Amino acid sequence: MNTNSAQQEALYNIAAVERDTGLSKDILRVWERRYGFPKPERDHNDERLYTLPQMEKLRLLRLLIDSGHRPGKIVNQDAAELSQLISEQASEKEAPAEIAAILDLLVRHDIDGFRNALLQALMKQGLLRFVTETVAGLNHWIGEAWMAGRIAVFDEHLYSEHVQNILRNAIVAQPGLGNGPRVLLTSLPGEKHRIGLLMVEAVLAAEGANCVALGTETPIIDIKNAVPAYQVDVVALSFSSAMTQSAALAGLEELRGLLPQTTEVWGGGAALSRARKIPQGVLLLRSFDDMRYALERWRVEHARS
Amino acid sequence: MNTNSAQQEALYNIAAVERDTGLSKDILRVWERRYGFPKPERDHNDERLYTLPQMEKLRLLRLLIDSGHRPGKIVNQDAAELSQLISEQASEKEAPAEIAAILDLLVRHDIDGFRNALLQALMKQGLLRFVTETVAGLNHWIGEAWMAGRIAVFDEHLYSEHVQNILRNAIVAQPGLGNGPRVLLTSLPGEKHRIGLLMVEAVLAAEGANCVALGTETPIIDIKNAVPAYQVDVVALSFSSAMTQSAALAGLEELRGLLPQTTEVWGGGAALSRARKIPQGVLLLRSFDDMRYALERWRVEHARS
DNA sequence: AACCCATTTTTGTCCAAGACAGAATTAGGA
DNA sequence: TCCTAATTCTGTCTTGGACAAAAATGGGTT
Repeated sequence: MNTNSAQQEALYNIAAVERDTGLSKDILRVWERRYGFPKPERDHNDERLYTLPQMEKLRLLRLLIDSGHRPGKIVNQDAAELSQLISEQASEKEAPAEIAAILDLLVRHDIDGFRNALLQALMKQGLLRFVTETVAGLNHWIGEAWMAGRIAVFDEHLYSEHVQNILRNAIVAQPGLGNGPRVLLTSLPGEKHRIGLLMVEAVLAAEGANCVALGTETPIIDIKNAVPAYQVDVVALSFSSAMTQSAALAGLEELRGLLPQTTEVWGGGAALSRARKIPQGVLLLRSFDDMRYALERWRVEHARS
Repeated sequence: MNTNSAQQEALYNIAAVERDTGLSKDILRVWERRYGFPKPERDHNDERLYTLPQMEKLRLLRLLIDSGHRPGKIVNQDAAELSQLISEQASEKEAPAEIAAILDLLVRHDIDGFRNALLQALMKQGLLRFVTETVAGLNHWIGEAWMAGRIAVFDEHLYSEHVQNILRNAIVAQPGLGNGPRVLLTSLPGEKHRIGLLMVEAVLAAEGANCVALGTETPIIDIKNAVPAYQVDVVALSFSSAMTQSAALAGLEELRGLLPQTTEVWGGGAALSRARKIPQGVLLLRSFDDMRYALERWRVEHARS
């Protein structure tokens, strides 16, 4: 790591920037060539050294591009203008009171209070509503709070850990009905978002499906091998906005080609929310309700046996 | 994705190979240049198209390199010779009976049986012994079984998920004593091994420490920012063998420099097990017992208040 | 205006071949 | 046997060019 802590002024090499911004080295280099930004310093060996402000601006750019802006039009705007654009994006609305209250505990670093608030919400709402309302809402509003600079990276880490604890706990406690399909649940390499996966698992468990969770980033070939081993009826994949739509569709298509026709393939998540052409034989789930309908349909179709 | 499903013969572009083997595009290209393998086909636009056997061999290579072999010496051996090397790696010993029994359930894909066996071990041994004996043993023997080809990638994924579920559940259920230090627990970017982190958290919880877990891969600057926010006494970092010793030591030293002297820094894990020179002001924990002594020492030193 | 198709622009990914620093190995000496 | 110095190995970074897929634009037609 190229950090110059003596001067309090950190410099990051291209690999660190790729890791922290999610923009590939190729993109960083080609933007520099085409648009003149980011124009990093160079070390004695002519290798790029990015400054912290450049990284911060790159993060803003990533955010805006993910939500529809074109790189060429915004790369050369300064940080203030970008923040302006982001705040235009950010909904004017305030978070609902229940969400705002929980968020406030997180911002204040009141760990126990935060955990208890989550647990109370779970008790009050039940697993299904807790996931689709409270957790989904928190995910969204934490994103907004992050954009506004009101939440730190470590707060997000803490949030992620506690939600994992609570969801895993609740999933295990769910009674297995046993009349649903056996669903293999995972994500493809590159997709690290665990909360989304756990939310899906919670909903599936609450609806009586029999879940086989493999965590994140299972290579496609290993998913294929797992299907006969665990005698799976459905393979469900989750894609967050961290993954591009084309990568998600390509992965789904490849997997579909490897699996027997009797195994269903379901895909969902932010990366697919705007997808139009879905590979044949893949079921696109745009919402948790879609998933519940898909489960219901599966039950009806397999009721004869 | 470049899949030619009509001929049953799939071809993968370089991005797909990077994703599925974990070998970067740069590595794939430079191996081809230097060693002549892998020498993929080319599409109409001269872009690389790898075959499935090439991918499989690349995976074997990755395995061997991760466990100490040098690329230049093994890249040009054929798949049979590589498998031979892999089986030589595996130790001759058998796993202890308790471990072997649990492992057998995993190999047979008996998910419920596997889970129940873990739970029973936890009940019988208590959290502390469960972690230091059963989980530590399973980690080791699953590694061996994987090298011997007796366990698949997806089995490991499933193992990881279930152990996470059980440990997180048990940690939460642990009564908070409140007379121990507040310990911030995480790993540095690049270190993804979650089980090790949870094992540490379990032991800390069982010994009455007050744990603030941030999950894996927290950037150093964010660890520094979290220390005052959560009023932490100790920062504990976990390093698996996936990380090099030098990277681990460099990270510890950088962090030590950023934190106030009143905050202790502890480090442990496989990457540090052979370390000699430890950065000043960092406590090296070579075992779980070391950690318990460190906790005890902290309690004594802070008993006056 | 709303819809559809063709053309143009934008944008991400891939390529080659060279360079170099840090890690790993070997050689040499105490 | 241990430690240090020289050498080899290996991963990552470099440039500038190329191209295809995606997105935007232009121009008709309904």
